[in-house]
This record gives sequence, C-alpha cells and structure tokens, in this order.
Amino acid sequence: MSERSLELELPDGTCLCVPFGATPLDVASKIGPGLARGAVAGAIGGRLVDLREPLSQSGPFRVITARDPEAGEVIRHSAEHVMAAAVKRLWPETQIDVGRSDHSEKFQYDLDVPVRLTPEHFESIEAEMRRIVEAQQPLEREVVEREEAKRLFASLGEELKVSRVDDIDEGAELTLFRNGDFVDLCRGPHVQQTGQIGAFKLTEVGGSYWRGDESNPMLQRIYGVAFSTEKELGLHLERLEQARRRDHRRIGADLDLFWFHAWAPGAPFYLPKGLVLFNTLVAYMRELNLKYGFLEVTAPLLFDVEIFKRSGHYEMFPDMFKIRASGEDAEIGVKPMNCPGHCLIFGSRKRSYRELPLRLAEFSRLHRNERSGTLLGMTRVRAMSQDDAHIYCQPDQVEAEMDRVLRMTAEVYRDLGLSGLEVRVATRPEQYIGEIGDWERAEKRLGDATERAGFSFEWAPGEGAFYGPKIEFHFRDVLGRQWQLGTLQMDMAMPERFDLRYVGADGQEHVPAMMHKAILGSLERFIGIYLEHTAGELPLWLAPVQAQVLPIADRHAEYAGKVCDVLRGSGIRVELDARSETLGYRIRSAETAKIPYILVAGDRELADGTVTVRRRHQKAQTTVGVEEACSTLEEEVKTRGIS
RNA sequence: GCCGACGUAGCUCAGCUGGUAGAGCAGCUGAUUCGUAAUCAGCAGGUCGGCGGUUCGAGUCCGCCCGUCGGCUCCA
Repeated sequence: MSERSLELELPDGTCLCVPFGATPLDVASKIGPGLARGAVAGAIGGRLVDLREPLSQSGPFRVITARDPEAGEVIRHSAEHVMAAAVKRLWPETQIDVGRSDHSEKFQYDLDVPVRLTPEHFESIEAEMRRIVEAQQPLEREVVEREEAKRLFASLGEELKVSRVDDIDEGAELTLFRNGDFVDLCRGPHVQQTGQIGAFKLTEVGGSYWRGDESNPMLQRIYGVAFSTEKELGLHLERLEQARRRDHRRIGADLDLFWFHAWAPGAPFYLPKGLVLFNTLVAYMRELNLKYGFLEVTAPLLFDVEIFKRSGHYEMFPDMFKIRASGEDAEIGVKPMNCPGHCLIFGSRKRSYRELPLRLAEFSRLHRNERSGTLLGMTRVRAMSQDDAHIYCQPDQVEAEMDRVLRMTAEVYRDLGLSGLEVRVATRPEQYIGEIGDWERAEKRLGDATERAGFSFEWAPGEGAFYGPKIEFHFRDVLGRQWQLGTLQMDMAMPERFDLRYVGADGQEHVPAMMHKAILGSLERFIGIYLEHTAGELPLWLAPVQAQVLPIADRHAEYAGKVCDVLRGSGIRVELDARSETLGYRIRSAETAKIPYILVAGDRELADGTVTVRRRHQKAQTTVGVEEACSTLEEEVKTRGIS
C-alpha cells in the first residue's frame, strides 16, 4: 500500500483502494450512485465518520444508510442543528450554546432565547424545522482556524459560542457545519442534506444552567427525537406509552399500595397492601441476615448533631439536618443514615477480636432533606428505609467479608428474578477523606472481590463516596432502563472518627476495618423499580393478595368462605369476593388487581370439595382439591417462584 | 433550590372568548344468582390545590404560596 492511498475493506469482503484524503462520500459514489444518494455517514473500523471528512486510515469500511442502526444518531444530530436553525429563524436574537453529546436516544440544544419557551411553541418550531427539512438543505463541512471561528461567531452575535471555542484544546482541528444561514461549531457526522431527516418530534423543554453550574444563568433546553422514518417514530412513542402504563405511581395508586399527601412531600404512606409488600421484603432480608450472620439493631431516630459532625456528614450535607427542639441548647437532627449509630454501638463497650466480624443490620426509617425538584414518586423520596448493614472486622478479614456480602447479593437478585446486572467499582471522588494509598488498596480489593464472585465490572472513576470506594450493582429492567440497586462500600474514615478500637489477639488495641452494605438499597426505591419491572405483577410470595376466592352464586358463599379459612390457615393471603356481580365481572376485577390466583367455587366444587384454579392471565383452568390447591400455593411461596 | 408545564368527584378527563360545574369508571342501594376479563336500574359524591386581587359576577383573568410532573450535575 502506498502512502498516497488507503485500503478499505468493504462489508462484502472486497477491498477498495482509494487515494489518501478521499471522503466516505467519494467512496460511496465509487460503489454506486444509489448508495451515495442514500448515505448518511461512513464508518471506518466501527467509528462513524462524516461523509465529507477526508479519510486518513485504512481498515474495515461501511457506508451507513437510513436502514442501518447507526443512522439514528446521525439523523438526530442533524435534527438538532435543524432545530437550532428553526429557533434562530423564529427568534433571530437567539444565541446557541451546545447540543447533546450522546445522540443514541434523543437530541437537545441549549439556547438563550428571548422568550419563555413552552410546549406550545413546539408547533411553530416544528413547522419551521419541516420547512428546512423539505428544502433539502445540504450540510456543509468546513475546517477553520480558531481565530477565524471566533470572528465568525462574534460577527453573528454568538457570544456563548465564542467562549466555547476558547474551551477547545490548542491544536485541535475546528470544523463548522452549515445548513442554510445556520452555522455551528461541530464535529459531525451529519447527514448530507436535511431531507434525510425522515421524522422528528420535539418532546420537552426545560431550563439548564450554563455549563451545568447552578451559579450561572439558566438557558432553555429543548429536547427532541428523530428517526429516518415515521414508523420508527411511532414505535418510539409506543414505547413511551408502555413505560407510562408501567409507572409505579400509577400502579401504586391502582393497587392501593401507597399514597402521598402534600403535607409530607416525598414521604410515602404505606397502605395495607403496600405494607404487606414492604414487610415481606424486610422479612426476607431478615431471613438472609440470619443466614449470613448479620445482627439486627435499632439506633435512635433523633440525634444531637454532634454525631453527624463526628461522622463527617454534617459538613458534607449541611442542609440535611434542620430540626431544633425549642428550649433545647443542642441542635437535633433526624438521622439520614444508620452508620453513625452503628459506630456508637460498636464503641459502646470494649470489643475483642473474638467478636469480629461484627455485622450490624438496620431497617430504620431515614429522613433526608432532598431538594424539592428531585423528588419522584417512590424512587426519590425524603423518608425511606434501607436493607442496611455495617461490618466491623479485622483488616485481614476484609476479603472474606466482601465475598460473603457478594454471595448474599447474588442470592437476593436471583430470588427476585433480577437479571441483566452490571457492576461498577467507583473510585476516589474529588472530595474525600483519608489517605490516597489506602484508597488505592481498597479500590483494588473491591475489584478483586467482584471478580472472585464471578461478576465482571467496569471502573467508575471518581464516583466513590467521600469516605471510601464502593461496588455498585446496576440492574436493567424489562424496558432496558438502568437502575442502581445495591452497594458495598469500604469506609476508611468513620472508625477513626469515632475512635473505634478492638483488642487483638496480641493484647493491643487496633482500629477495625468498616464496610457498608445494602442490596436492595432504599426499599421505597426498590419497590418503585420492581413494580415498573414487573408491571405490578408481583411473584406470589410478594403479592399483597395472593388468591381471590369467587363463589359463583350466593349459595356457594359459605363454602367459599371455608376455602378462604383453609388457605388462611396455611398463611396464604386470600380474599373472598362474594359481591352480587357476575362471575365475569369479578374475574376481571381480580385480573386488573393483578392477583396471582383466582379460585372459583360453584356447584361442582361444593359437591367435590374442590376449587377451580385460574392462574393470572391464563385462561386455562384446573379443578383440584382444596388441600392440594393450598399446598401448591404454599410450595410456590416457599420456593419464591418467579412469574 | 432554579427553569417550564400542570392541579376540576376516589381515578381518567370535559367545561368556547368570565354568567355560581358534567361524563365514564370506582363507591353505595336495589333487582339479578350468573361457570372464567365489564348484568340492569337508581343514588350519592366537588370550599374547581390554597390565599389574595380585578369584576356586578371568577373553575375561567392577575399575583403570591403549596403540591405534582418534565428538565437542570455541562463539555464543539
């Protein structure tokens, strides 16, 4: 291969030799004019390249067309420019800031617009966008010098953009993309002409701080989605509708699980059925605490804030503690976490190495003064409980304790049917306490333990807690959304801060190692996530009502009541629905309440001492003896059957 | 907290440019006694989120507050 040419390996296996500096569009034209017309980008070695960008390397090459999955991000990126152009046409004084870096799902633009934008403006912006799309404006790529770019943006009154140019590293090549009179600093890639943006829709508008900093003025951010076809847009909107139906706030209200009142923002009321779910989860975690050697405690709810000054939380979260009993000198705080209390328990008497590891678990309700704008149903609350525990051990026991927690974690996620886990090890953040060397050792120990437990993981640099690095478990739900659940964290600060010591085998005092563990995390948040994941169709062992007994007519009510008694005697949560409604009506009522089992009792069942069993969503039924139905349910509860 | 939208019966929503509220479902009562996703009839249910203002008159217009939702933790 000469220096003056590149060798491109095409998807069909053939090799194409092109001159150095040829563009993907040149290559596409060489292959065929139809392909060139349909091209939206090139890809070399899997990396997207703008059609107008000169190629500088050999390798596997593809032309991306509207049919390729990668086309979406190119189309969205170009739609983003079209949107900004449309807004500038409508309000010429608008200054543009920046768009989105990840176009895998949506696009956005931060703009300084002279009007307060509301969704009502979308129609006119979209109409303007449509005009630009229909005009099939070519997107032109241009390489410019830094000073030239600054002069250009200054002449256009784009002060925000001028300052963005200053942010870019010296020596980096600056490129502009133009369509019509719109010009933006941009790396691309972009479609050839705006007509390739098949379908788009603006979705949201909201504020965003200039450079993400709350002390800066606020710009307006418009979000949108774009696809190559109307059909894809339709599918996208359907997915949103599906997510809306699974919204845990809706399910929680429909199934009478929990409720919120304006007088306690961010603090759920658990209704009887919701509390069954909560309590069942706690009972399950208690079972595992016993199995894995965790000892449950309860520390006080209100504390002199001295404890949080000691732990370091007071300094980190100064707004978290805002209670003062009148006439008292001490500032009182409601506890936002359990660890300081557990440290007091550890320090309550002299500790021997013989009682280590000491694993203290607690389910107490915690209160955190989360900012009002961040509250969201059960998933972001101010009052919550965690399946929390703190482990105090000798330094040489840390590995074994990590392994123990990771085994427990794997067991919980398996029992709950949560797959699609992704694990991250989060390292030292900018604000931290302790020594860097200790941090690095702890980070490695966490990574190693994760691998020993059979999880693959990724590093999450700078995302650890201020007191130590942590393992984070992320779970992907059936709709593909990712949620953080459990964590295992090293704590390099608190044992010293609370002056914790144990007497070792050598008769000397030592500082214990400390770890924080939560597997479900906040139970409120977990319940919210799990309801969305399961669409409210909880497995039998967690269902607030496990079975509904339906007598066909009044004359069967007494027998149905007896069936209920038998099931209740075995600990099954059962309800009788003897309303004078048709059977079909009551079946529907039980199905929409997502009750796992419907047991019907009529003349035949009364005569034979049986019930007809209908599993949720299954039309097929079987008739079995009451005792048999009872033991089937008992077995399914016991084994925590998923479905 | 900041930006924006929204707040009408338990739920989902209607209520035009101001003239003192309406539906479906749920609930209750009665009839029906029924074999696997909605039987019929009737009844009841609302300080229109709260407070203040404009007006002869406010669910509707204006202001403040509360709540909920969407967004804000950047990075061509």
